[in-house]
Amino acid sequence: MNTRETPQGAARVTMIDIARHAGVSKSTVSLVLQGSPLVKAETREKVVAAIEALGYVYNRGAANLRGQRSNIVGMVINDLANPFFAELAVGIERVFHAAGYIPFIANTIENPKRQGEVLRSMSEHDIAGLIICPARGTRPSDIETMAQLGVPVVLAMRRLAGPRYSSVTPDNLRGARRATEHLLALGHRRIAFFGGYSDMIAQNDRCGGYQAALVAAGIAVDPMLIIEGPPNRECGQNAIGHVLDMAVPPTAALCFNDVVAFGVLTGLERRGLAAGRDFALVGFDDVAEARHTNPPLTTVHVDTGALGERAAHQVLRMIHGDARPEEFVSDVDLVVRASCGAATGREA
Amino acid sequence: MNTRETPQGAARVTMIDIARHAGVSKSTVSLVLQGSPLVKAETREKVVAAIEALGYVYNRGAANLRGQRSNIVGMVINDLANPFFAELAVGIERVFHAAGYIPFIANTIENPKRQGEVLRSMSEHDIAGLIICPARGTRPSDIETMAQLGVPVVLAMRRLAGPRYSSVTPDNLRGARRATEHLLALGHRRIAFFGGYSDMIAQNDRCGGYQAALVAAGIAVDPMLIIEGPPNRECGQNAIGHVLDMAVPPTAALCFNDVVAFGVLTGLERRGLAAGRDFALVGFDDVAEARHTNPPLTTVHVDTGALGERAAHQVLRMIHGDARPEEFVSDVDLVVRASCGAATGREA
DNA sequence: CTCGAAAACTGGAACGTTCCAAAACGAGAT
DNA sequence: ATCTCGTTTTGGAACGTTCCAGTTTTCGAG
Repeated sequence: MNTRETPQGAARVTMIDIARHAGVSKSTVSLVLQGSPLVKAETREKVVAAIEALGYVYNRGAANLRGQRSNIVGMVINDLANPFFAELAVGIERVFHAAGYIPFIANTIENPKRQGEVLRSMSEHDIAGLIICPARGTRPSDIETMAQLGVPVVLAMRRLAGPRYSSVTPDNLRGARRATEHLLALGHRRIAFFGGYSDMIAQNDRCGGYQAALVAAGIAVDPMLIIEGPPNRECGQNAIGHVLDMAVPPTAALCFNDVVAFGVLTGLERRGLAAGRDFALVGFDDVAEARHTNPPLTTVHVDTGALGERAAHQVLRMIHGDARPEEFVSDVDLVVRASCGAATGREA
Repeated sequence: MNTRETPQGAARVTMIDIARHAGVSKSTVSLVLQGSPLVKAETREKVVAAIEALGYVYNRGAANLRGQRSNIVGMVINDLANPFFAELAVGIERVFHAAGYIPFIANTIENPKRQGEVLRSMSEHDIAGLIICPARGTRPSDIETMAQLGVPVVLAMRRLAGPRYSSVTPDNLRGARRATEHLLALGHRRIAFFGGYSDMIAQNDRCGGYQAALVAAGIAVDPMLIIEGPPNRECGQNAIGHVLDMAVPPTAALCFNDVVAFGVLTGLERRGLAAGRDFALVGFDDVAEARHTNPPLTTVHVDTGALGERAAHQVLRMIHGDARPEEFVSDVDLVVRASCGAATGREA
């Protein structure tokens, strides 16, 4: 069972071995490893040479046990297969790596039970901080457990009702509002909203922005046009099929995110329809693939990588003792491509 | 500096505290935690109750230190922003989670130096196993260091010259060959190959399959038509621009992967050309987005998630003592969509 | 009852570090 | 030489577990 031995059967080499080999005490070796200025250059060199010679590898588990500090952080993502979250993870990992931290990763696939398991596992490993995109159905108490343990927590992409946690989110409300206004300006009057669930704050914000734009334009919100569902391709495909079968179908839709919009694209295609020509479609997130779809997707651009970096910086700040929570909301832009029909000059 | 204290300032609760509270010895608590059958049901209940009451959280670092076994594994990916590798990571994480292991993640962005850093960091944490998609320029010795330490290693997607390691790869050669044969059957005679570097084994295999098909059809391989570059969008965009400026441009191309093909799509579009109509394009990997591009991408389907799962199972097997390396090659299929022109009935 | 074996429990050493208090060293000052 | 004081170095206790070698308890058989 993975008894830490080299194939040669030699036991792990420890600081004690280094000390012996260099003719100093283990304390001195420790000092050298920590880059302490208390040790004489000459001694340091001897130690470094011994480390080199014996192929020593530092045991952070032991150090952490005694020193009560860890360089492990947790990264809990609700859907890593969604390119949006992958980009987020990349941003997070980038700054953690630069700061000397190493992240655990867990993909909860929107499953609170699974999320609970990984959170427990991570706390057993004494993580120094945590970035989490909470799965749908996460209760604040699930997160609170972590905070109680003294682990700095930053929520990414999804805030949570209840206690004030640090968070990092795009400006969902404004983005959705702008996108909807764009469709309105294009002459659409029956506009649908696809994807997400009303118990997710992000969906609330995006759907709220959509509704606000409608109301501001004097258009009543039609609940029949708000189709909830998981934020994935399938949902988009089902939703478009559903609304097109209505007596008075919508002529446009804003999607909860790009992935849902990709599903809509497929659904339209199946019916021989094309976005931009027969139906105006707008996504949200602007993942890298959005510009390559057929037709290219009009969507709300989110600077995902930067958002991830921001989240990591926030955790780092909290690890270094600054406990103040910070709710960061990043600005967003509508990027107009062909799927909304604007590029083709279509007006109604 | 992250002194593990709750906001209330209470120190961490340990097995000793549980023991005291339950009126047993710490050894008994340990036994309970390990689910040992040696402890009486009644005692077990008392201990469990104490754990519940005091909010104890197990310290795996300490357990690992003494027990010489860890449930941490490493996952080193060369480009997590590529949906293909994200899907791979998802598959890996899925089986590790199910097996009770928790993965570190690192994104090396094809940088061997960075890769070296994360490998060191992971070994300092005493990982039980490692799955790595080696960055370009990885020397076998970089990996060998891990193996020397007794860490089971599985290479994913990219094999390595030298010692026999376990690996998991799609059948690159056959996939590329089939894709090329398809283009040949469509009447193309000047077919380019875009992306990847000849010092990457995966590129060798894919490009090799492409060349084999050409040769079998009695067509000489034109080195001018093999454009190397990083496996990203930019490379595809540059490559297509480059070949279209040739005196006798190719009429088709096989790309090292889908992401390169996405770049080609953009490049064609910029010139007012369309894949499938003006140029036949085939990708490799069949990432989820391939079916939504404009036009949908003909590509070689790889069962990425399953490949990731396989890799994880292999590490698990090795962790459990079976040291035999296994080189797994998964079968692939060409999936014909519109970008190769086959759907439009085009013949030359 | 007593005995012996099986079942249930336990104390202490060990894992590889860090950290503290204190020891050793060295160089000026007396 | 001796004393001081700053610089280096050091031994040993801790960190929270596991595991071993016992020890105590339980219980059925004699």
